[in-house]
Amino acid sequence: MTDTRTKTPRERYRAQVRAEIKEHAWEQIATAGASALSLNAIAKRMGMSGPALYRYFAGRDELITELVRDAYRSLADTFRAAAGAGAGLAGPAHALRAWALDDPHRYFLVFGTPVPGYRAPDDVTGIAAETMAVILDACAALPSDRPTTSFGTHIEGHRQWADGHPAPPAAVHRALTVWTRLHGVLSLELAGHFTGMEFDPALLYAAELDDLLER
Amino acid sequence: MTDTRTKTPRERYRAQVRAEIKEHAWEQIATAGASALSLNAIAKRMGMSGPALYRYFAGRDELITELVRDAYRSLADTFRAAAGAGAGLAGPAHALRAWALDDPHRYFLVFGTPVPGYRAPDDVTGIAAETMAVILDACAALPSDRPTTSFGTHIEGHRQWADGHPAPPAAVHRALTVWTRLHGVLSLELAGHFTGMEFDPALLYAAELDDLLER
DNA sequence: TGTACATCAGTGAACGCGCGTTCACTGATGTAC
DNA sequence: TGTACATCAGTGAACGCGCGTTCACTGATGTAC
Repeated sequence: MTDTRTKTPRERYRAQVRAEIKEHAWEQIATAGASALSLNAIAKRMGMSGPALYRYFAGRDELITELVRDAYRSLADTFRAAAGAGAGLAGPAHALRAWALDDPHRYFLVFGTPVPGYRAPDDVTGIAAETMAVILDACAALPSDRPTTSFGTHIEGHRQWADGHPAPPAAVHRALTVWTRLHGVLSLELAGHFTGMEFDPALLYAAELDDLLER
Repeated sequence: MTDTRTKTPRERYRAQVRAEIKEHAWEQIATAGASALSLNAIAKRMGMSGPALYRYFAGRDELITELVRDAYRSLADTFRAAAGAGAGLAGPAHALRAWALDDPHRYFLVFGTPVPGYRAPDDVTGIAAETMAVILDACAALPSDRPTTSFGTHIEGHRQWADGHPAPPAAVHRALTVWTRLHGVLSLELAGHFTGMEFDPALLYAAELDDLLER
């Protein structure tokens, strides 16, 4: 958190109202999804007029970008904290599920259907890389005597994006697999595709994690 | 396909215009996503007035429902055909990827972020069950000497949704895993989360499939 | 401490837009005798 | 084969709505001397 004591009262007030706007935006997203996000509706709920919000955000797009950034930031922080707790890969994995269940719409804002025409700014992809780095670290730390897979040899020649990480190809492959498998369970669960089936999605998630930890 | 010769010319015309409306709807979805689907815009592109569409659909919701139904139907047919070709689980798996890449927005309409407030009609969930049945069949046909997993024992008591299928618990578990893992790779790929990484998503998909077929 | 000025949050009116949907209607197509 | 009628596709006007965004403005808060 930035030091608020170095800010003038006006700056502090600005930051506070900005935060309040974002909170209302999240509430609205949680209710009606990201595509229904409306500046006027937020303003009305805050007891302000619509144009007032333009003092705080250049427009709707900037607000959404800010929300996406915050979501990624929140995930990266959660990941880092979970990894620091020392439970290996299981830590971030369980943290991911908790983070997703805590606010499904936030999860979908990041990992769901892409908004047509919207491109995330560059710094956001940087934060995304942070989360990947946490998984990579955890995978590199796992003991592994599996032979390098055929995808592993492919990734060896296409891993500039993971440069700076000393992870061997098998670990890079495993990191990608962690990501896709956990996301696969989570996104289908959150989208309601398991409703009507009586099993517990948490156990399916746990089973996938076990399989990933095996060996 | 239904026999068009039993229809009157008027009925044939109706069916044709309905189909044309849907085609334009798909084009619009492919361009701007499902949330941007607009009856007026479709009508304009067809050279008709907006209200004319109400001769063919009760409203926007009915049109979307129809599109969702068609998408599921198309997937189920694709699956069944692929399964009939006799390549085992690999058939439907590759068919799924081809189907998804063929029209990513159709894939997201079915498996993407749920539209808030929208609930698919019952017959659609029935078609979804058809696709699951294809996977179940393929998994049951796989030779398996794996011990029943702990999730397998859990699913044994929660598999009413898969009743009518003689698949053993391990096969049911595997079927769910097939679904979540393939979806995990596909949805991240289609949402653009692999852009910037240079590896070939097709190979990652193939690696996941290999892992599922192993044993 | 008091005064003059600059900064800035917030308002209300307005613009132009596209949306879904209804309604009364015209005109063409099909049907029955 | 011709005429009277019913069906139905499609139109244009209208309703009410909410959206993002701009603009000129008021009034309060902070700053400089």
